[in-house]
Amino acid sequence: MSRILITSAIPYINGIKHLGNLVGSQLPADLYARYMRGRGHEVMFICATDEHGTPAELAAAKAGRPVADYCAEMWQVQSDLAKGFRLSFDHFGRSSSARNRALTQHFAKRLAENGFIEEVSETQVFSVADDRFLPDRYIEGTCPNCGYDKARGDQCENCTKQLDPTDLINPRSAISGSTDLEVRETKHLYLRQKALKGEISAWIDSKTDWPVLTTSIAKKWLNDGEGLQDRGITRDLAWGVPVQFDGAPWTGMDGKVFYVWFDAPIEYIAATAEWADARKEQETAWERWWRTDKGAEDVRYVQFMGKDNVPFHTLSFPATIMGSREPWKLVDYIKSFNYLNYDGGQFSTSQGRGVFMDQALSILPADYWRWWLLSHAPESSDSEFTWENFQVSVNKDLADVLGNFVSRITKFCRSKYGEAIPAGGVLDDRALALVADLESRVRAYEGHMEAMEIRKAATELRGIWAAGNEYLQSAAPWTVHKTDPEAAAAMVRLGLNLIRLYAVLSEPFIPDASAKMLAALQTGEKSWPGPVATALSVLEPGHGFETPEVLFAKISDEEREEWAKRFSGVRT
RNA sequence: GGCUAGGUAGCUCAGCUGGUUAGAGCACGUGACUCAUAAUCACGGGGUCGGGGGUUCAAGUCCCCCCCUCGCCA
Repeated sequence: MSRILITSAIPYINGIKHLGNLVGSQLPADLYARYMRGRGHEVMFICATDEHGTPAELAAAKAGRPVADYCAEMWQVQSDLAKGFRLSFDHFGRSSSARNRALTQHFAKRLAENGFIEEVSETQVFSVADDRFLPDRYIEGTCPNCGYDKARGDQCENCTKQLDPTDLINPRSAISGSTDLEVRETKHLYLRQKALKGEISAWIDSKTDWPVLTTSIAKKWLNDGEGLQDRGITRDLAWGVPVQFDGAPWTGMDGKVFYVWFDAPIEYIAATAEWADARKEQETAWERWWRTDKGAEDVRYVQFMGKDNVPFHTLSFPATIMGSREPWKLVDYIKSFNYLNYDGGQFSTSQGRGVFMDQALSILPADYWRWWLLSHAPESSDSEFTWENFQVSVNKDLADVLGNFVSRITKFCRSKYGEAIPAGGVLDDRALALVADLESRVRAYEGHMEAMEIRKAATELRGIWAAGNEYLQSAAPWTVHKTDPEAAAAMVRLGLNLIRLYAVLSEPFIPDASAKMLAALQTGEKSWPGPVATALSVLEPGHGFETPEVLFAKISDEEREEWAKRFSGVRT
């Protein structure tokens, strides 16, 4: 048994996430966590909400709520949706927690003591009416290049020219519309990533087993153009971790907070501490996952994220940890994903395009989504969601191949032998061939799951389901039963045991259906299968079962058409 | 404009360090079966592997140029 720390990129607090976000981090992380638990490993699976920053402040203001209240409410919404999708986090934390505040300040202080923090004076636009400094993109005005009147301070969306806020003609606050703007001098802290470049680069180079997507993005940021740049880690906002605190190695930073991308990854650690706090555990309970001097040296740490998050996890966060010169656990493997597109375009939170987590659960159970999303995970390239593909794929795989298998064997047994595992007969050659086939398939499945080859694992699992149908079809117990009921009984017994095996193997993908199958078989035996022959003799003659309801109802053409229509526009 | 990743059967995708007649699932066609959610199983048709050069005894698989998609950056 080993210990595995798993983190999923933490979703931003601002609104409900869409299926593209889900399949890019939380869902595959859950698959891996469930599999590893199933194999008997000790797993710590952590996620949280990323709550700081300007968008959260603005969303709260728009809702007319204090930002802390707004975040608390949205955390609950996201937490409930995570439960709805059966995401098995050991803890779903909040980056606004006291633990994260303390840890973020701790890291900043350590970095400063080690010479990796630089104070930089810069000028920034201040809105008198809003009583705040404005990030570049929250300043609007007329583009000096093309005359577009809604150009943003960082770039003109119309002509794509890069801008400085001071370039804008008639600049105004995008928040209030006020034109009462001043350019003021302000001081910020920068993380001296350049000073750590060599260390980071060597570290990345040592990760030869990482996905190309992960390392190519990291190397690009390390080496392209000017190379890795120092990064501002503070902002002039009210909502966040205060930069000025007791014992801080700097002064004059009142009213400033750490940049959201500085404190967000630290929340992985903080959330583990929150987990311990919630259970009234000692500090050592979480430190043994994160401190290599306190038990974490044998932990394997795996992160899951979309490709847009890769730079922060391969460069900034490692820089924070390395620069602390303390024995914190660095990530061992980063599994990153491309994007899931929606019906010819992109999923978009800001534009409300696509299917969002709450909407998905309102029309179908979690297993349908989990299966489709995971079996089509955008691993090697972007992939696409279409309603036709979803309907066909789910109906075929879940209803026809798996669901119908469970249905045909339990109903046949009920009508010929009653609702208990039948006795008599022995495994014939055909059955032995099936066992041998499954033996190699199950081991291949394990290999793909270990390697986080999600699509391949799904394909293999489907093949394992199909093998049951192939066997039944060729063994034909319904025919054999007419002349040799005992021989047919052996086939049925094997078939019923297959359901149990399928339930165990499928749990990481479709936990609810897995639980239903085990409940129908009235068994709690769900330990991971060793030799398949042994796993297929767990349910013994006389063991009662219950013929289950249809495991997966099919999606009808009418439903598909209605949903395609309902989700064709913009979320309101 | 620079850079990443892609462009393989109607659709979604596999094809590792170049090597027997290019694979899978779905869709399509034919057949088998009738236990089952009109489910299952078998067999079959279908691709000049984006285009053009080149290296090699041999290239989807390496090199160069071009076209297209997507994303990131400036």
